[in-house]
Parts: sequence; C-alpha cells; structure tokens
Amino acid sequence: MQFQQFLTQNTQFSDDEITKMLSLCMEKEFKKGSLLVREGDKPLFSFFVEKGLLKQYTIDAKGKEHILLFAPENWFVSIRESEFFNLPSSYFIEAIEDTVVYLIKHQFLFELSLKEESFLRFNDRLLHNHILHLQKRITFMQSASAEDRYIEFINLYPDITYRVPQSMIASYLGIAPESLSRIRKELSDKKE
Amino acid sequence: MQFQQFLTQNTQFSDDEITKMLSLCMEKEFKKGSLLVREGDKPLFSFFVEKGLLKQYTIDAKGKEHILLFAPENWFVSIRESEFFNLPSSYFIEAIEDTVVYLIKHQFLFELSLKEESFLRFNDRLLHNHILHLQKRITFMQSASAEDRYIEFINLYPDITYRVPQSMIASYLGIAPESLSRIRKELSDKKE
DNA sequence: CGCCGAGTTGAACTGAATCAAGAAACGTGG
DNA sequence: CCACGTTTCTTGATTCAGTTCAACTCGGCG
Repeated sequence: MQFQQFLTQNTQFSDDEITKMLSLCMEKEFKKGSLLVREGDKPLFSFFVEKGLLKQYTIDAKGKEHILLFAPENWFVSIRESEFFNLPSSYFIEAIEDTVVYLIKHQFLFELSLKEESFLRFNDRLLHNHILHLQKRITFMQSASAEDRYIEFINLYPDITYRVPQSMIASYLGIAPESLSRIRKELSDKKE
Repeated sequence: MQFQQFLTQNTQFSDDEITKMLSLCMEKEFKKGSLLVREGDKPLFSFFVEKGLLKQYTIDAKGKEHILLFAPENWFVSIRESEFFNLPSSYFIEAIEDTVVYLIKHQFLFELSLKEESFLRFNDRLLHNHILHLQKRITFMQSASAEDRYIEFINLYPDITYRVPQSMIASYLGIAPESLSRIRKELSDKKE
C-alpha cells in the first residue's frame, strides 16, 4: 500500500481517483536474486519499490559488475533508454532482497502529468532531483579518494550500508572489494 | 536566432507564438573568461547557448577545478538546485569563448509544458536524455581507464576536443593534466 | 624581443588493483 | 541444532596506473 500513500502525499488526486489509477498498475513480487530486467530487454514498465531492495547495474567487457543504483523502499527505477527511446536496456535490474514492486506502465506518469499540474511539477522535481544526485556523484568521483567516497556513501545511505554485501558497495563506488575491506579497517583503527 | 529555430523544430507552436515567447527571454553576450554564475548565487535564469562555449564546474576544498559540463551551441545549462529548490548554486558557469546566450526564466519551460503537450513530451525527453548521459558517464568512471575515457571523450565531442585547452579536458575526465599529456603521447606513438 | 601561460617530460611516490591464500559468516539440509 | 559447503571478507605481497613536483620547451602576444 505504499505506492498509494506516495500518490496521496504527492498529488491532489482524490482517494477514488488514486484507487482507479492503482487498478491500472500491477503489484508483483520478486525473490532475492531474481532479475526484473536483463541487458537487451525492452521493459514495458518502470518499478516503484514497495518493500525490499533492487540494484541496477551493467556488466562490462571483462565481466565485471558496476552498480549504478540501489533502490530501496519508495524509489522508482526505470530503464530510460527503453521508456523514451525504445532502445534495449544496457542495464540489469535485480532483487537483492525479496522485493515487492508496483509495475508502472510508461505512459502512466506521463498521462498523470498531462491531467494534473501538481503532478507535472512533482514529477519534474523528481527528475531534477535525480539529475542533481547524479551530478554530485560525478563530481565526487572526479575529486574524492576511495575513502572519502565510502564515508560519503555511509552518510547518504546508512540504511543500505548494512543491507547489502560489502562487495556491492565497492562496485557502486568503483573500487575493488579488497580495497574497501582495507579502507574499513583503517577507519575502524582510526576510531580507537 | 538559433533558439527560435530550436523551438520551431521541437514544438507545434506557430511562428507568431514563438515570437511572442522569445520576447519574454533576453539575449545576452558574455566575453571569454567572464562568469555567468558564481558558486553561492541563486540565478534567476537558465541558459540556451546560441553561439560560443560555456563550462559548468565546481572548485573543491584544495582549490581544484572539476568540470561537470561543456555547453556548446544549442545546449541548455541550468543550475537545477536553484531552479527547483531555491538553493544556492554549487557550480560556476563561465564562458570559455565569447558566447551569446538566451536567458530563460525558470518558469518559462514549465509553463510551456502546461500549455502544449508536445512540448511537455519534448522537455521530458531532454531531461531523460540528460540523465542517460550522466549515467553513462558514471558507469564509465567506474570501469574505464583514463586512456579509454579520453578516447570516449574525443568520440563523443570531437568538436569540443579542439576548442578547449587540454587541461580542461583533463579536469572533465577527472585526471591530472600531466597524465592526459602522457596519454596523448602514447596514443600518437601507437598510430605510427 | 622577452614574457607568460600551456603543454611536455622526467623521477619519485602513492593509492588502489591484482593475485593468491586463508578466515569468518551464512544458510540449507540432514 | 549441528555439519558442510558456499559465499563473503580479510590479509599479505606485488604490480601498476596515475599523481605530484619540478624543470624545461614551445608558441603566441604585447
């Protein structure tokens, strides 16, 4: 029921209208480790995470995984190249925990924006916020050491830090798992 | 007159309507080296580059410059944290060449979206495209060597490559200018 | 002509990657 | 609830890409 709550809080729609909208979406559960989207797919839906945790990632030529995004509760994940440009996904989306998502047809948010100014504004904010977030991450990768990036990560996502294996955080930060292990050791040594 | 052309191509508005819109914007010229936005400012406008070249960048604690974006002709640049969240800019925007821009009030694009569905769709596409672009850059910084990132840069922006000093490309890529110099040397050695 | 900023080159250094081996933690089935 | 196998994390030794600092070259511009 979280998506309902989310819409109630962020739009002016009546409860009836929201119920009608939700009937157009579908709830679905994915077991830990299962794939929601594979590279090359053209998914028809975006996802709103009700419960659980997803990761969006690519696999490079050497077979290494690079995590672009963790999506915990109340996050949207979508494959924008498919949604807007009808291109095959360059990403995988996988459930890190047992996860319940709402499947949202791509048209859905767009049509909402047309009908309702407040939603257009809200949706715009989401997008801009997302861009800000990506920009910060780029600047950080340009300028900060692996240690600083890790510290930043814990501050931004204290919750995710202990929900995912350490090696995934390393992948998100763009460093080797062994390096992260050493960084953590140094940090705990400093405290004592 | 490029902004006019840009609107003609990307919306269904009549020439009259476009002329009316443009009268709400202002054209302005900035000399090479001058600042359009400073860190801490809350700019009232976004920019559409008619002619010339801008860079958007931050300066870190050690005084080092990190370039987030080059904006040549037909690009938009905006400080999203000010536009949407009324926060002071964390970026500078500076003219790398003598540059002519259209100043666009923040409300402008938003109101266009309300009035005209095709523009909403177009604007959405711009935003999503931008996000895709930032995502690719992040993945690339996670996985690719300095050399590979440079090669990618030349392919993506052959034009910009020879319009800006080499040290700025290094800053964009997140590497030291000396390193870029060496990379270029290696690449030209390989060719022979 | 001489200066000045941009680029190059060299040598030493360092943060992080890699490879390899072992320790801990985890969960799954008996 | 224990035992086993798997996955995750740690640790060490080595290598390497990229940084730093400093000196030098080059091309343009006043």
